[in-house]
Amino acid sequence: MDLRRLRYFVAVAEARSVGKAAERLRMAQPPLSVQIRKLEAEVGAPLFRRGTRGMDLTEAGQALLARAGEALALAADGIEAARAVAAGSRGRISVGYMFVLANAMLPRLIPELRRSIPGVDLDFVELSASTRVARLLDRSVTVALCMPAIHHPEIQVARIGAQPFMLAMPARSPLARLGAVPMAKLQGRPLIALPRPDEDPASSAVAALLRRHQIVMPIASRVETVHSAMSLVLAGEGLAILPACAKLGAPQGIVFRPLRDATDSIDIAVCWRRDSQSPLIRTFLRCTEKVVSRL
Amino acid sequence: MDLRRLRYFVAVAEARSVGKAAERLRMAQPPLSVQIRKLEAEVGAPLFRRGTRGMDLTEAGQALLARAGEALALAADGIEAARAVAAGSRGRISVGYMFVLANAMLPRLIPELRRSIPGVDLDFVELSASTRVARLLDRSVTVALCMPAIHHPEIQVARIGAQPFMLAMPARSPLARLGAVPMAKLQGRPLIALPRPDEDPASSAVAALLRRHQIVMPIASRVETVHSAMSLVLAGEGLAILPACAKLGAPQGIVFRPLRDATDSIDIAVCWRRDSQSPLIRTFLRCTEKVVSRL
DNA sequence: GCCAACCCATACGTTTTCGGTATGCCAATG
DNA sequence: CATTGGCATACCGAAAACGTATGGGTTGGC
Repeated sequence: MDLRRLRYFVAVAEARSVGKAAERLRMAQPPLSVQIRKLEAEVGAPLFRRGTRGMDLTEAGQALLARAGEALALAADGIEAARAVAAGSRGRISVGYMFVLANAMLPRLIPELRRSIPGVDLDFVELSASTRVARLLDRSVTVALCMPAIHHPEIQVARIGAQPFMLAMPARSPLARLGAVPMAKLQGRPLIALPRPDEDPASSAVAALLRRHQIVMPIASRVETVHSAMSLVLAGEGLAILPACAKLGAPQGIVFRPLRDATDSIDIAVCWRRDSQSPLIRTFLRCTEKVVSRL
Repeated sequence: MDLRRLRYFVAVAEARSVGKAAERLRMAQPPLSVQIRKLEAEVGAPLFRRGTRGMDLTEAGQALLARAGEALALAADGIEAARAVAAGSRGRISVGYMFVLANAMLPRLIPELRRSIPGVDLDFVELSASTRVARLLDRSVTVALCMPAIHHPEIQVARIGAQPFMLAMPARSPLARLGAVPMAKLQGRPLIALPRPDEDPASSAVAALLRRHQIVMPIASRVETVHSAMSLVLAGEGLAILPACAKLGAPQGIVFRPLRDATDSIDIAVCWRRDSQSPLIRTFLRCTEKVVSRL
């Protein structure tokens, strides 16, 4: 059963004539006649009544025509859909993001994406620091919004911005009276830290900052997420050194202050599989850059 | 865009491997590989990611796969539907009937048909004597239940039974006291006649009956339908000579009596276009014969 | 009533396309 | 480093499709 035969069949049925259909199909009449007879042989029954003034569908032919038209349309639509997906005007993009960035970026990024790629399904999933590489590699997310960037041979990175570190503390803390906190004031104070540097690069950036200023902060707790860190800060367990954008998700009672003398910052990056050829990634990148530039 | 290519594509996508798919398709691996690449060239984008451990659909490939499967199923279903219609296990049969026969036959015929051809849509249309030939010729009805039969070179007839003529009269008529009415008693009485013999053969059968017995009945009215004839009989306008089965549709107050000495009868027939090759006609014929035999 | 026109079917040669076999290339594996 | 597994390429024979030429049946006009 060949799609060409079905196309010919539909043409003949619509033209009610082999000759007319052949003309419209830009082919000679005899081969078309042959193809129709072959289709009838395949079905095992006549599909047309041959009259002296053309051809007319039999009941069996009418039954076939209904389905054949749909099948042709579906096949054509399938090809078209594949082209559209390849061109980036349709499809799905699954965006992984880290929780810290959610409040700062998503409210602006989502409408921007919907405007740029209206035919594309968007899918947002929160990523933990420990699984984001795996989620990219197994393609369960197309791109990841990371802070800091991922380093992996299979993963490509585009830096789209940076965030300075700030000090998070309870509002009632004496340090909160200062406009900016000198690094020296941190000496000896308890620190709420993120996971070990070998698991989370953000942590090692903080460690490097402290080391360079020769500050030692005893680690009061290690927590998984920025969220948890802020809860412990609020409880008075210690201070946290976090990217500035974490402020947007902070609960009441937490204040953020810049660190004087500390120019360190942490990169915001878009990461994706090197072999992912989705054209949507480029568009996604443009959108994130636009959003970050107005942060 | 060829249906074979889509079938190959689906096979490869499901097997996630050209080699495995080729095995299942009972063909060699290289030509299958070629067909896949041709499909990709047609789409203009890769449909698979080639890994060292097989093939994996790209997003564009996934978009195509969804439609391709449906298109294949629809095409196969179309062929199957055409076969079923040709075999008479599916389809539609449009049955024309004359009103006189409706009460006598349809209540038994319809359930019989539904049992015999459960997958077939039934469609019943009442035919007037004047249009039934045209309705058969333009195929707006597949078969017609006629009384009497149609004579036309394009139309085939199967006689399935006959109905004796009976006399219809008001219940209060003196003739109603007789068990059977001798023909002689009709002499000179007013007759409610059906359309002129050149338009309705039933009428000419009645005329022949009267002529043979040398009875003259003045025509009180000519009416189009048996229904109307009985109304006028009830109103006392005259008598009517009708097929026995008309009794079943008669209103209260009309009685039917056999005509003594009159062995005339009128045929009940199934009629259809000679070139109509629907296998349902044969089944329909069997059902009507069964019903008529128990009339 | 014959001839022309119309339309579908058949025949045959040519061309395109498809499938099979042999083989190459690449990566992963031991 | 050799072997294995898997896809891609090259080439050849076979099958299918297309075009041209032609036949046959019916309609409609002169």
